[in-house]
Amino acid sequence: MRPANPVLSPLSDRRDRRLDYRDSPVYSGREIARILKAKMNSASNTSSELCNAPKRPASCDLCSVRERSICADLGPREFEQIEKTMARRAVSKGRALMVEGEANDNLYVLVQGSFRLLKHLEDGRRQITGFLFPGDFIGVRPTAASAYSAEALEDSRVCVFPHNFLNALAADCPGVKDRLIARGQTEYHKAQDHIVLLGKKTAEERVESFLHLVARSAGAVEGAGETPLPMPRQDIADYLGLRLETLSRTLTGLKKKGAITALHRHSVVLANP
Amino acid sequence: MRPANPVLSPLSDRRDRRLDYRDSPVYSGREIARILKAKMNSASNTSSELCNAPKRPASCDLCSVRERSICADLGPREFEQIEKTMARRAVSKGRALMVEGEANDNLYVLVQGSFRLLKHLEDGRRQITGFLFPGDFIGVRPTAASAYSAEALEDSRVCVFPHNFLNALAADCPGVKDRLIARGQTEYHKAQDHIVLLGKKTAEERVESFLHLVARSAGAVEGAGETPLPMPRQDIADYLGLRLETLSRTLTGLKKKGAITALHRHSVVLANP
DNA sequence: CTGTCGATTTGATCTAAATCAGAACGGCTG
DNA sequence: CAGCCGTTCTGATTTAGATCAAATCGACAG
Repeated sequence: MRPANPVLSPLSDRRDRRLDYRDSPVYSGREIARILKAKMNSASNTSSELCNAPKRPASCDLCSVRERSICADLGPREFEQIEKTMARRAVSKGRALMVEGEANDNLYVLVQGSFRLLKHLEDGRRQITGFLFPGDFIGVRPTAASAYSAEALEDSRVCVFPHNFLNALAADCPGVKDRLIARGQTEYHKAQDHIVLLGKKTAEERVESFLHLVARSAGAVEGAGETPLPMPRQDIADYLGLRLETLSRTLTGLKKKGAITALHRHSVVLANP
Repeated sequence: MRPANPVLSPLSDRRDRRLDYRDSPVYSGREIARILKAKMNSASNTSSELCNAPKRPASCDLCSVRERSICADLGPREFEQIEKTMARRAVSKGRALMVEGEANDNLYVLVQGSFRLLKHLEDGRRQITGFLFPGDFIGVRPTAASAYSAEALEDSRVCVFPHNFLNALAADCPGVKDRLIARGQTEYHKAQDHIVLLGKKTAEERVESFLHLVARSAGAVEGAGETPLPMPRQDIADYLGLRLETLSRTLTGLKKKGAITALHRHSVVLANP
């Protein structure tokens, strides 16, 4: 069942992933914090530095995830502060917002798109520990060495909140911290469900649980019965603790059984959603 | 690998577990909160009601887990409040402090002993999602339906903090909430390590990881190289996603290999701790 | 000290999923 | 639209761990 001689991921794989992050302008928490600070000091400034800064939306009023975010708890005064200092950032497919072992000082709220969370074993085996969809948080706590990486599955957008800013905000608005506690618990509960899945369920049960989970998390946005699958099969397999081939076989099995109505590379239609 | 026809736990099992909790004076969060409230109102009162209330230690000064608990963040004034209203509670072996699906309004801090956290699938399969040792928290958030159960592995002692009391405290002392956030993250990270263990490790790797985890969590207290194993083998197997027989074989295998120096029912000595 | 009963270990066999190998698909480029 | 390459699917075989069965161990009552 488990590999006797675990296969190392080819070196090229690891180097590529690394480059992907190193060359990217995306992962720059400290940078963002610095720019935001400058922004806070000199209100509506348009220096060249700010031109390179992440775009700030004219208003959060239309934000699709506002009521699921920390923003939901803020009074009008705090919200004004947020609107002035908050920044949106685009993260293109494959880029990392957070890398295992590196520092992170920001809270990100996923506004659009999706991410995978993953951890590596020393020998290169990788485990996906979760998928994120709009409304989910990344980096609930500042840390000197993140326990996992967060990588975009598709071109995505996040809101950036430096933690020192959130701390200042929390003084006036205690609801912010309650929301962070609550979110932490939600993540913990999801992780526990994942543990039950990996510890006790059969391959078929795992795949069905996964599909329904995605349908609930991501499908809520979609109208029709079609559930998006932004991640490749290998990621699903690494989430479910299965081999690619087993996942594929199980998916076709479910289709034959009728539990899956339609199966495409980046979407499924479930019979009983 | 997974059971084709998952074995149902015999009805008696489930009823017994149930009774264990129903008949017990232990699980009574609301009760405790009510008594504590009365206590807060009429300072040093010795009514018959209070005689049945959990014992309050003369002082927390000697508490072995004080610096790991929420108490660590409190100023002298807040700490005085805590000392007046806080309660210790004994939980005897096998009793539940929290039951999957039931409400919980208290934060418990484990002072002495150990607990298992577990979740059930509808058909009776159970998964242990974690073990708790002195200094660990139970019930970081109040909830109407707990996601898991917490059961004592041996006669244990906890401190009880009703959440409404903690909220009041947090107004003066913001560190309390930070500590809850931090603790939530710690639990989440442990859960992620558990996910990697279940998703990617072989039986032998799982057992070794588990033993070292316990050595770090519980063994810190112990002097010698002997690591306590307060839980039965079945619980370890249910934590590791293995069958009892596989766990047993793997343990004897590790002993033959020399990774385990001595193996008893309720303790091990590791070769390289 | 002996009998009992649950917990643990050991042995023999089976199987779900892993592994190895290759074919089919789909998106993209020239 | 032909060719290429990475992704996904299918088939054949192997194996780690599950399952079934039975022997020890060890704590405790009498």
